[in-house]
Amino acid sequence: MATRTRRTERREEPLSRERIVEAAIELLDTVGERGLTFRTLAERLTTGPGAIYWHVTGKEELLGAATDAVVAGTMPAGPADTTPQEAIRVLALGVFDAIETHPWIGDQLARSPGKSPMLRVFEHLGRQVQALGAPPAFQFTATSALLNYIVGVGGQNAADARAHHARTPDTSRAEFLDDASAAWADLDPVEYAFTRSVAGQLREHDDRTEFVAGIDLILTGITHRQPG
Amino acid sequence: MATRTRRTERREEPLSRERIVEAAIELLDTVGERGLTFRTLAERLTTGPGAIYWHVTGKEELLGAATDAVVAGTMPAGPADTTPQEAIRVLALGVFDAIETHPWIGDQLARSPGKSPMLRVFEHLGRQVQALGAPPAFQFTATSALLNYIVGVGGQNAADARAHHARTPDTSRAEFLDDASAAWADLDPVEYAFTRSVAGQLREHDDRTEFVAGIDLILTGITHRQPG
DNA sequence: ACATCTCTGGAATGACGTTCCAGAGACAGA
DNA sequence: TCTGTCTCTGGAACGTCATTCCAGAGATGT
Repeated sequence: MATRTRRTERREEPLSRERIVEAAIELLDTVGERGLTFRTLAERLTTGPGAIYWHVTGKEELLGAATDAVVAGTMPAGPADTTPQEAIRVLALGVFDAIETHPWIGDQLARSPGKSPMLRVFEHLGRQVQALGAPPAFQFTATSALLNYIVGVGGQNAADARAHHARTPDTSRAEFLDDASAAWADLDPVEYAFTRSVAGQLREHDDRTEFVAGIDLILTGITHRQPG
Repeated sequence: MATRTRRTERREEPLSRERIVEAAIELLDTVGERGLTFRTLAERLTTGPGAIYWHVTGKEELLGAATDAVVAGTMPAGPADTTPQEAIRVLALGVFDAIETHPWIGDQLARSPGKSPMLRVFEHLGRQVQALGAPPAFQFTATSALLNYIVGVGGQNAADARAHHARTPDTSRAEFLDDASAAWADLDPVEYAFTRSVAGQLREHDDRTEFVAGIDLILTGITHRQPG
């Protein structure tokens, strides 16, 4: 009598695109983008590299899927019950915070235009720009400006996090800013007059506050827009 | 092997950091970031990979030096004789155009904050923001916003160029936009209502004009800033 | 029972960044 | 002129990575 019904499946938990993406996100968060290799990923999933390629076409797609999964989680479900301005701030901060917890999506967003994650953010931003009363012919421009600013900051923050982590894993953010500020203050007085003059503000600034200030700048730009 | 004539130097043109950076820029421009390898670079310079490492610490520094060389070339020499607004537009367009001719610096700028190229742009932008009459406590924020927007667009454009070049080397930019626009128009009517509504604007928009519009948005934001 | 399809995972492949090292040419001091 | 030292060279080697190959295990349909 052969055993007809196997209690277990082929594997306790069969490989799947979702499980792979999930494991990839975990690796990216813990060891960074450089730490994600098909070898370590295979090890973590107790399989071989070849098996992963059955579910995923390559590393690029894997990174894209991981980014999409994270970004999708930060988008609001229903319509906002606040002012468009506030909704845009919340939206932008959602992306900002997501990049802070997962620095690698900063790079990813900055280098994958037109892809699903960017479209999600674009759509949600656009709706609020519409709600803001921007004329239709201007909505594309305004939304793009917001999005470009957001991914710009995201890319810089991601790079900052990478540098911070790589060079000085122990030092606090305050020390990091102190060093950067000191470096600015040491620049050539003639060639870098302005940069030196704001070195103090670099030391005291808060990334998040600064980020929102930039958003607000664009928002007032949108509402006070000169005809032309 | 007979001794050759020794009228020349050790090499006709000895290796030097500058020659290496120059060759790297050439390779980056012709074959893209993925085409720049120490092997091809060594071949182009008729030497071995090892020799390059005597002048340059690694690939990261090489890319940084190449970016710096290009960006430095786009910065204005003396003070501008126009309005600050116009000077900022010129400055931003300089970077924008540089990225269009050398797409790889888009990526590079987006991922190397605090480095020399970014500082250069920051300094020049800041001076004009100062000239704009922005209060000192606000200059850092305003300049950062401009810079972040610029690198955001830069990163997107670089990625676009990469995708455009990789997938459809033959199609024109117009066709490329047509395809993208059609893709937007095909999106889910409920989930992507806004994006669909601006699909037409995507087709007709001009990157450069759109970019300046974003700059102007931030500029009016700076000048019309709400106290707070 | 057999054939076929889906999925697996270990072994190979080829390219890359980087390091190593034996030594060629330049140069200073004898 | 000889000799040792220093700068710079470039070919070979190393280790790692993404990706491909492939032999076959388990399931499924006939």
